[in-house]
Amino acid sequence: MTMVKPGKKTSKGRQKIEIRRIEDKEKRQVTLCKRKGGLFKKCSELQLLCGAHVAVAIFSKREDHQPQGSEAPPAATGGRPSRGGSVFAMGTPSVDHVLRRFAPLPGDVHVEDAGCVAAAERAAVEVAAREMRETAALVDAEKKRMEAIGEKVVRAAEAAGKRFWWEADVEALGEGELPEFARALQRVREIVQREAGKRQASAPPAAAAAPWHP
Amino acid sequence: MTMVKPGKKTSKGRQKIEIRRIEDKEKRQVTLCKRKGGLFKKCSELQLLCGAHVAVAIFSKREDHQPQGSEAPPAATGGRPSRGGSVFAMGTPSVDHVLRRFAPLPGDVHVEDAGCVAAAERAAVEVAAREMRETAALVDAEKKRMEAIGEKVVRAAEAAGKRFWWEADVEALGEGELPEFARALQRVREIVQREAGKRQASAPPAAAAAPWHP
DNA sequence: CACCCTATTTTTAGAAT
DNA sequence: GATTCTAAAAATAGGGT
Repeated sequence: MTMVKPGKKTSKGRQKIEIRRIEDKEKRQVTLCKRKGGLFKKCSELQLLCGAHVAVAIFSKREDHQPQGSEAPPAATGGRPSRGGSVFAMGTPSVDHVLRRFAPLPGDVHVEDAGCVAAAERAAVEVAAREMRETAALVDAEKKRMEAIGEKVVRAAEAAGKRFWWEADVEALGEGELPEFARALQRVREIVQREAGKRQASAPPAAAAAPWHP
Repeated sequence: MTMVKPGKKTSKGRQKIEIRRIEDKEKRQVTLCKRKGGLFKKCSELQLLCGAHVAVAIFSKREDHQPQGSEAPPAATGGRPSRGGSVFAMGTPSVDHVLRRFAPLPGDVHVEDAGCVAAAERAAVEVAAREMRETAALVDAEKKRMEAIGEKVVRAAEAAGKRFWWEADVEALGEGELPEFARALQRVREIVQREAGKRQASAPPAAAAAPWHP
């Protein structure tokens, strides 16, 4: 145990950092993870506080772990998708995020944060959570499923042979790509619905569409 | 000047608030404005730090605050847009945000933060900033134009007669709506491009497409 | 209405688990 | 890799201009 001396504080506290690419891959991953959570939280808060509709999508492109520095390979189209380290989110917050939020706490569901989720989605999540409480393995399966879905979206977008629409920014972006992405999203939704339906069929409703109240 | 006594602190500081709908309409608007900015900043930071692709869209629908529960009025198409409190964002961060970021500092451009913007967009912004340095009135005009664009998007989406795609969430969402929204976005982009082109025609390139490097 | 100001609340970098 | 802990950095509620 490389423990610090009792009584001695264990941290240097938050350090100031420059807002530029974090070269250390590991650190970068940790930061992404942390800030992603923070971002989702902000979004849900914004929706709750102001009643605004918020949508976020974060895609962490799978990059070949090069020691550091240049990122030569522009072989986007030709590159094999393999396992794109994709983070995917939609709604407020994302289904994935909600699931992850519920997964670690089997019995105790923090309803306070669930209010931001659409009723239907919340119902699905609660049902899922209920099952999770009984079968831990199921949690893992569900996670994997979500990851797979996210990857599928990325693959679909790549299949369009172009960058994602927001990436194109001011460049000329054909109208063709977006519908493509739309279809991918639609597919995701269908899958989610189907899964939710399966669960719902075998498990009790569990506060299906009750409006959230404090 | 209802100024406080010299030496006396002027603020109670940040107060803790519950994350629930802010009933006071005015306060709600202020909060939306503030947090929107914060959210955009977070997004751009996430992109810069972790190289992730982030897209956000915030829509504050102009709503008659109904007590609660049902949302009957489907009179979206019939409803007069007037000044729909529309917030619109795309890319990382939004064009509007970028403009607002540059506007207040005419001469001094913080390039460190500009790195997150796509090269082309950045070019447009820089050109705009250059003009701003000379004509303050132009800044105001540009802002107004951006607002108009945002409103136009909302109007277009409303014209589709449906909710926005992320709003539908788990509900059945036809594939028709999304392309509709796509078109709206496309239109926005075209407008932005056109405006940028106009400026570019009358002003020097200013680091047009140079890839950003630290 | 968009910014300033400031006291607090939140978020989170770093290190360890 | 995700999570926890600590303390410093950021964000921001309230109020003013």
